[in-house]
Amino acid sequence: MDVKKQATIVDVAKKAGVSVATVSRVVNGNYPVKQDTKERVKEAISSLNYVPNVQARELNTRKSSTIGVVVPGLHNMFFAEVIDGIEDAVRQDGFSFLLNCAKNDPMQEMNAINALVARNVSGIIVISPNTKNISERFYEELVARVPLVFINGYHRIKGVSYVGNDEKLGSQIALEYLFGLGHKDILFVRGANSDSYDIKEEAYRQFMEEHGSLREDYILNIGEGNGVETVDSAMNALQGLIPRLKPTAICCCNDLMAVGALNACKRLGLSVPKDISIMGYDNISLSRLVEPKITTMDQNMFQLGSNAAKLLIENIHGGQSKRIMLDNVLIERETTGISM
Amino acid sequence: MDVKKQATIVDVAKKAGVSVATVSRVVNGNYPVKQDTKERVKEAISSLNYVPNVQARELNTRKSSTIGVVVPGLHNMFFAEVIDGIEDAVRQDGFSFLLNCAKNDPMQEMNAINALVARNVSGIIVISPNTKNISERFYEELVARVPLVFINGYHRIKGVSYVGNDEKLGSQIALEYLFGLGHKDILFVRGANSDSYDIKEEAYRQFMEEHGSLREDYILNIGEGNGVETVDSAMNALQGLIPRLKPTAICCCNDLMAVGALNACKRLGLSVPKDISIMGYDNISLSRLVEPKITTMDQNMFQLGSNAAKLLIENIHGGQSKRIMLDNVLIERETTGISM
DNA sequence: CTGTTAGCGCATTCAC
DNA sequence: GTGAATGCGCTAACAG
Repeated sequence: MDVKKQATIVDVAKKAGVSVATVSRVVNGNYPVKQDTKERVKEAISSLNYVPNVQARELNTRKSSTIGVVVPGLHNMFFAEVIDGIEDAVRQDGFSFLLNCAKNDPMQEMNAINALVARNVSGIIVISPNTKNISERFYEELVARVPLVFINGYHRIKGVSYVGNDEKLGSQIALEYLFGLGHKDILFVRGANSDSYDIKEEAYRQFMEEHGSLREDYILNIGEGNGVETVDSAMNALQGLIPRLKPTAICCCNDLMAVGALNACKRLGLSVPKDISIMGYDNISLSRLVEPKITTMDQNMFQLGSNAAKLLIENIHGGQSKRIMLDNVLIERETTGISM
Repeated sequence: MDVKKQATIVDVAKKAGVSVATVSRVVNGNYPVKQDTKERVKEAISSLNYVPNVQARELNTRKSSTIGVVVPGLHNMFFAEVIDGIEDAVRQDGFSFLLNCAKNDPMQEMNAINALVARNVSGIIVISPNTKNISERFYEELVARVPLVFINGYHRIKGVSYVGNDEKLGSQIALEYLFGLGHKDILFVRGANSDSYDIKEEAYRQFMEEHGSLREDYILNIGEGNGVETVDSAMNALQGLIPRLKPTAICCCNDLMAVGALNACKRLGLSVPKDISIMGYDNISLSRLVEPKITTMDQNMFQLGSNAAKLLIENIHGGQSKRIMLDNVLIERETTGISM
């Protein structure tokens, strides 16, 4: 674990023939230093290849410019895109971030968070599809010592900030769009174990009920919905279901499921969108890589990440906790069409 | 940037009525402590919610348990999967990692690396598709102060470790496989600006030459090859080229291009693999999400990442630098078939 | 077994 | 403008 010997501020001071305080001043540029000595110091710095030790600095300023990010994993491009957004915002403010994967395991999530606290991060962003699995107590104590931002979390803990999507509204928009196209027999595909699916199902039920088209057997739960295997499990389930139920449209809780639906249709010899329409949710890059490209609701994951980061930094600087709700917009592409 | 006040080792010592040294001992478990006092200390720790300050600890042990990872970005699932592998290995050894995206910009890459050094990371993993853009001097000086591992880098700097794939051999295997299927008119699709493509093209040329089938116009360079837009640019280029050249197979430098080829074929009304075979490279998850699933060469990106991390940790512990070459294996799926 | 003490590298008073 | 001295939280000798 040893790091090779590096020049310290003392070495620089010695070489430049000044005190460490002066070196510190030119490095931080927060106090006046005579032009002449400033240059001598700078010379010494570059000749010694001196890099200030951030740990030491942060130790005695009791500040930290690194934040922690906890995600379930990266296999799913959803999280990767969110992280991209975080990275972007974070860097603009001179912060760095430690990334931890919790593998959808509450235990590991808590461990990761504790490790982050020990590392003295000045804030933490958590993306956890099912935050209900961890006691609120844990988070309450946590937020008492370090600012916390949840992305797409569904509980309410005081002091914790949230960035999320209005998935209920988004679902309604999707459904209205499908209805406007003449679809009445709309299959609903969801996964298990994420609050997000519950919200969407509720929106679906409500909407279909209002339009007198709710049928229990049109609601399909395919289990785990966040991995690459989701595509195949959606496909398999749908391959049997579609011929039996003959829906004119399929409304999926995410794009992975939509791709599965698309593949099922291909195998069944159904033409999309001529014979059947498919609607996704999220707008992960996959949705525009398949052929035909999937119509979906854009969650703008990059925004999700960058908003969370900005919010966290605001909190770190003493800002109030708050919640940001992003609106999802419909991205009309090639998998939806008028119902025959 | 302020972090909320936390209990320090002094608070714990006071509360437990012992010295800080004793607290340190029970925390680290490296020296014997009487069972009785140990418990008193532990009680104090949990009642104060004490978490040892890693920065302080690492400052005076001159060790660091965080490493730095620099990638071009995460949009491409390739990097996401590699990072997954890194995360896994790194955590097993109790390390954490700071992630930085360099956005394919050498300037940003150097900045990111400097920030990492300042943070006192004990090692750095760099994934950079075209490391030639940064002067070797930079890396030479870098590796003199902190262990360095390159993933899929193509230069040779002494002291730097490498983990890479035998892409030359992999390409040969792919080509041989296609040849074995009876294909002689094999289009080669590559991108710009990455050493990887050069290696593969060389393998292609050599192989085709040996088999008397090399045609200059069968080599297609579609430009940027690492973003999601790659799929469309490959598709567009191929849509015009395929009818003119009438290849029986397309060998792509990565799966993104292969998906583009697949989409082009769909638009041209060509059936894959009946009319034309398509071969990818990398085995990113996308390759098995599309329909039909793409035959490809597995780079095993997870392995790439975890090997790099293990190697880095070995180096950190004083091990020699070395290079690891992973073999790529053929994953036969649904886009390749016998040539008519 | 346990307490005391001296730094780790740096920023920051307070004098000069 | 600049230097000397103090302490951030912790570990590692060194004594007892």
